[in-house]
Amino acid sequence: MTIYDISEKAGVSIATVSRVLNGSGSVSEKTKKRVLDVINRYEYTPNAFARGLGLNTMKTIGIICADSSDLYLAKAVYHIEQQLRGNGYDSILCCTGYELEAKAAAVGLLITKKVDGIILVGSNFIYECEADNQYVTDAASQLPIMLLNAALDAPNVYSVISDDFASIYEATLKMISAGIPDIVYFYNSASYSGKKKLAGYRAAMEEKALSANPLLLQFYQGSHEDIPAMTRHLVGLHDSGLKFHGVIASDDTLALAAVKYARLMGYSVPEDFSILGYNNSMLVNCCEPELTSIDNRLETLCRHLISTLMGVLNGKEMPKKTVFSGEIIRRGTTLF
Amino acid sequence: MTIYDISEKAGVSIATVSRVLNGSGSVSEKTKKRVLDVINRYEYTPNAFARGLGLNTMKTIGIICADSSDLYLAKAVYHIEQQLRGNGYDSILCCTGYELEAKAAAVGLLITKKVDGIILVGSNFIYECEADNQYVTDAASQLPIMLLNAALDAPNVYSVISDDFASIYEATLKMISAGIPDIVYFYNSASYSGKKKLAGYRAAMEEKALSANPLLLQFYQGSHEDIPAMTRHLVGLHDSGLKFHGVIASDDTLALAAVKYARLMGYSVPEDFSILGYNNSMLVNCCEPELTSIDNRLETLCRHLISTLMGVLNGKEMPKKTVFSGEIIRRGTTLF
DNA sequence: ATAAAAGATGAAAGTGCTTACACTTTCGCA
DNA sequence: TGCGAAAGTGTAAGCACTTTCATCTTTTAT
Repeated sequence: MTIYDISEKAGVSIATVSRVLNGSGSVSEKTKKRVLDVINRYEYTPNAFARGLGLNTMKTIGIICADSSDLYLAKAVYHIEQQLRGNGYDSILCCTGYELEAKAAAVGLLITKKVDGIILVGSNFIYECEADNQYVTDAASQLPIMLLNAALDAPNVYSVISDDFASIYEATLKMISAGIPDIVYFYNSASYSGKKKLAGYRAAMEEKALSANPLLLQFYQGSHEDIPAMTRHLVGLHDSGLKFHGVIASDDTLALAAVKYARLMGYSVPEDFSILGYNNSMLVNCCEPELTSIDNRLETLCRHLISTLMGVLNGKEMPKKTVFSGEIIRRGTTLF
Repeated sequence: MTIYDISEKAGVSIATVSRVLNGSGSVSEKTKKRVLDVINRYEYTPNAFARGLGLNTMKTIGIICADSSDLYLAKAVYHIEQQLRGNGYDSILCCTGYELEAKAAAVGLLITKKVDGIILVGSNFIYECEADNQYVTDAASQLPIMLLNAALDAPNVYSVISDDFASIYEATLKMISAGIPDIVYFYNSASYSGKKKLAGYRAAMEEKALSANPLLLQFYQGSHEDIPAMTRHLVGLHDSGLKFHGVIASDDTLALAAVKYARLMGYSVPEDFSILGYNNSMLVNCCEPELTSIDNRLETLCRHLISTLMGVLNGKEMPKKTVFSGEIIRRGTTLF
């Protein structure tokens, strides 16, 4: 069943059928109804490929993320997908792992597939080295590139990010004010957001003339399988003489390890040991006491990201970079 | 840059270019190299829409799931996406929520988009009422439908499922043998897999002449936000006189609530209180002691699902239904 | 050496839609 | 009552590929 069949049965030209299909041009009510009747009777739907050929778009956006089964990334993908669908777009998902080359390859693949735009879901190991951003810049010459939780100043690339620096900075100050001694920052990677978090922690500690102590967990690569190993890591540090009573974690998984650690050490939380998570994920409910965590308002970020993208696709001028501040969701592991 | 440009620059016809592009027909080594050189020099990639029009496929599979941010579904989506990519297919993701109508609508949308097949990721509230399966059967007349963790006997629909009945049946028997009294089954929905789990529990209890006690958590709808509420629910039951020392949970989230409950009640786990989770998700590491859980080998299921789909797409005869057995991963919340 | 089979190539006809352009009809207003 | 504008409709030219079929060139077998 093609547009020709419909036009024939309705006694009009294919142009007219196309017009009623797209609501373009002008068609009299009478013929519109006649065509619509035929379309409904035969349950005709236009061929998406042909339409794509003609319009040079299939209303599809590519989403690239390292691992859609990661707690945080999964949420991001979910919200993005919802927003896109609400705007009449579909999404092609590409899970690339954390290798930069794989991301670049995925971008190429999506361009070949003729998507209308690409969303890179960040907060990973990407965007560290300026040179490596080349593939993003290149791609941006063909279609708009949206960066979630990553930033890059280049034509046709738009960033929306959470203000991780400010969130951690504020939180650290609060923990210091609460009188917790020896606050450490427990993190796993020097990702874009990881760097900003670290900087926030450092700034707060320095402001109060305290020595910063960032604890880097080397082996942990964004996967969350290994809370026991993380806990052992902390215990190991403890055994080698490092003592601390406050943990600012770069994500909830690490914070959970800290909770376990505190229990093992016999500290009482939050009285003599405070723990702050990040992401406000479902993990906050998975420990005793429940985890205080920073919510970076992912849904808001995604909503903004998509509305920006829609604007760009409609040829509007849009802000190149938007920053949203997070908030501390207080639960049982902190005094603030 | 089109195929015409390439053909011109290479001094051949477009048919020949098309042949080297697709490896179809036969082309002499010499001209093949010449064409390839031109293609590389100009970084030409064929237009996906035109190709789609000609081939009537764009090598894309639709994935429908209720909520890609759900722990289990996210993993499923991830594995499916990986497998598809490995086979040269892309995936369009549709998150529909748990409403049946939304699923049906998504199926229609994907068909309109001309995907080559649709994967319905199940274990939800779907497939309960025979009548409601109509949309699946209808869709199957147009393209192959793959069901993960759901089953339906109809032409052109293929199911791969985990043997939830057997897993729970075996586990319940083991818990009974371990001497745990008053074993309850803690679950949240009468989904396809939920029903089979319940049946497995019932069968084991009856076999040992024990009275089954399924605890249905009404408000919980597949979201995992509310572990505290689940815990309160158990405490409420306790306060109204219900005592038990073994929990078979229909997923890890519920099991986690049971762990919290056991701690609140002062039971020592696993000596006088046993808890068995389901899915072997990351949550197993999030409690003390760590959770024994049933692994239903999701990756294997997905792998098999995709290889079946690939077979179907290549016109091969494929098994309509495959069942995989799960296994108990023993950790700290059970004696077995 | 030669017929037949196999291999290489191109012309042209799809594939199903959009849309610019031209044409006809209708309408409002002078 | 006529005329210009606006509305309605059709023709035909894309859009960028695949593929059949016919033609020509090699190879192979006899």
